[in-house]
Amino acid sequence: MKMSQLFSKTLREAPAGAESKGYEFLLRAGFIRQLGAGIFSSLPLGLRTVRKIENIIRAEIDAIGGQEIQMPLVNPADIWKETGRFYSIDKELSRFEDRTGRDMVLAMTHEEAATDIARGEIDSYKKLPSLIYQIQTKWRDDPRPRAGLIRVREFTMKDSYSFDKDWEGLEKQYKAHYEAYFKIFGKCGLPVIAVGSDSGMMGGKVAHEYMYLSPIGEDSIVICPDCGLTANRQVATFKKEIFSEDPLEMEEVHTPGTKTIDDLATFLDIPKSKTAKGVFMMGSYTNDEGEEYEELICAVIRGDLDVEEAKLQNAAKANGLRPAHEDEIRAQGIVPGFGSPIGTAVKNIIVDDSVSSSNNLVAGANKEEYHFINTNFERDFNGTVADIASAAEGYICPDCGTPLTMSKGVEVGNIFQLGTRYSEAMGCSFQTEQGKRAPVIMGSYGIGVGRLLACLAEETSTETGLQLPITVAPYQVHLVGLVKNSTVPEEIYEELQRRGVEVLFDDRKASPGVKFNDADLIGIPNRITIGNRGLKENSVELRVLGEEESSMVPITEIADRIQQIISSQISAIYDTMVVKSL
RNA sequence: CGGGCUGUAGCGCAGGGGCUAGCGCGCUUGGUUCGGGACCAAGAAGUCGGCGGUUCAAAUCCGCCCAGCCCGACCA
Repeated sequence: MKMSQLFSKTLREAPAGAESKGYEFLLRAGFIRQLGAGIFSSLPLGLRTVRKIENIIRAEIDAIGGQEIQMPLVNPADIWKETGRFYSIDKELSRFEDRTGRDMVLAMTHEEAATDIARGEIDSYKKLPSLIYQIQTKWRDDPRPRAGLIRVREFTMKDSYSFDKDWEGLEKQYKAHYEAYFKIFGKCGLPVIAVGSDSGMMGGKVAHEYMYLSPIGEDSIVICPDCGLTANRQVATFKKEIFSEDPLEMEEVHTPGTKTIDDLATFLDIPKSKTAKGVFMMGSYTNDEGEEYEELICAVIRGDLDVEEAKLQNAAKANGLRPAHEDEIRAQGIVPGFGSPIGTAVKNIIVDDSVSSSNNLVAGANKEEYHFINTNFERDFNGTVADIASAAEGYICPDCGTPLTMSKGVEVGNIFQLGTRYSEAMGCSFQTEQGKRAPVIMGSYGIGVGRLLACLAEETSTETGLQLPITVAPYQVHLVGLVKNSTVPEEIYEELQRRGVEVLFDDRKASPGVKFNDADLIGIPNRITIGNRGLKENSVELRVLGEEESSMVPITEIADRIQQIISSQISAIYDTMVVKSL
């Protein structure tokens, strides 16, 4: 590609609002342009990179038996009604009516569409296992897009769907993805870790997320520095100290001005772990008619811990949670600040196991300025016991007892064992060897392509610009021509192209400074500079980005040299790739 | 959805009731320069986010709306 013909231009200054380095350079180098909040166009350089990422993904998913298909972005709402997600997912799922008034949705993921295809195509165990995937646009109307390409509304995603006749089969496909994902991220040059995760709106049991650890991330990751346990904070467990003792008689005590646990503990001169706090949320639910309703949830947790909302939502089997308003709390006979489930009308009570395994805790008396001391689970109040506590820095690893550390991460991929959640809801079954019908066992596996690019830009950028790895960089060589009245640059360009090397040739009539700065900004891994100095000795300058020194190479050897370098750069990435297995 | 900020040329910004709306970069033409964002000269380019109001007069004041960014709620 000749830069004089390149569609995009580089920007000297960062557009307003480009907060992170990676995002700024993607804009300035002309990879992407913004069209609206969370909506981006890919320009030629950006699209070339995206295509390379996609092809790496294709190769690895093909290698584990995937067959590429394409499903539509617009789905009839019917299939989303079949699984109930039409009702349970909030405004993030965009709905509209077609001209005849039929409900339609813009697909934010494709479990429904994939299951619909599968129920048509898979009729026998002989067709299983099978794996389909696509690389396609998704629309999720995120309430708050931000951080450039990290959190967008329209994005490209690779999503695969596995179908099996039994759980062993699912397990196998799941493991295959687990490894394939490490290869994909490894070949792209992005360091990631796999963490145990919440299955969220996907349903299902086992799930992992692939996290790029970075301060720009919005997910909190719990890491055990000793045994290597990793988990999203949404599901991370930890060892809770247990304080059990003989139950004592419950008593009401006057506790003026103690609306918070800190105040209460100070006032009574007890540790926070001797208190139980009530956290009140409104959970949204769907009834059998598909109508939404809300119900107050009272979460009870020991005063020294905090509630993890994702865990609470799962334990309460709610579609969503929001903090309850004061009047909603009072309507159940609870007094905010002095609240607990004791003596109230609340039915939906979730009790953290820290509370059920402790005794004689101080809890709200639902009366202004009063608390009960010596409250005990089961004797004084009841509820569903679950782990709803949020892990934090320094908490104890449940596996090895080491203090945990926390890190921020960006989720670039995820894998879910769905089981029969969709196949049962949509009647996707097959005939077994015994001649019976059984629901297909499913898995779903996603990678955010644009987000992966954004993370790569973040990870590899230098002070002066991008520096994407050779495997995904838009071009392999940047040829900078500084000489006039010489056919050498054009000849080298043509020779490299003839050999299949991907070259960006700066043939513009611009000053050397402009060309070098643009080359730095775009950051193609190898740079050949043709200047008068070298030309006198029939050589050109070769610079490999990331290396200190550049070298002079005879014109006759440059094509061979560059091909060697490119292949060694690719093998260096492949060789250092860390692939983990489940 | 709550709070804050911003919308003026392609990009970054200044201007803040009155006369022809400016600056830097970028862009066009001509010339010089030619290994780290060169210089000279001449140009092109604006519904001042939109609608309405106040006024003799609005980019400027007022109201409503829209869009984008940041923080939070939210989120695969």
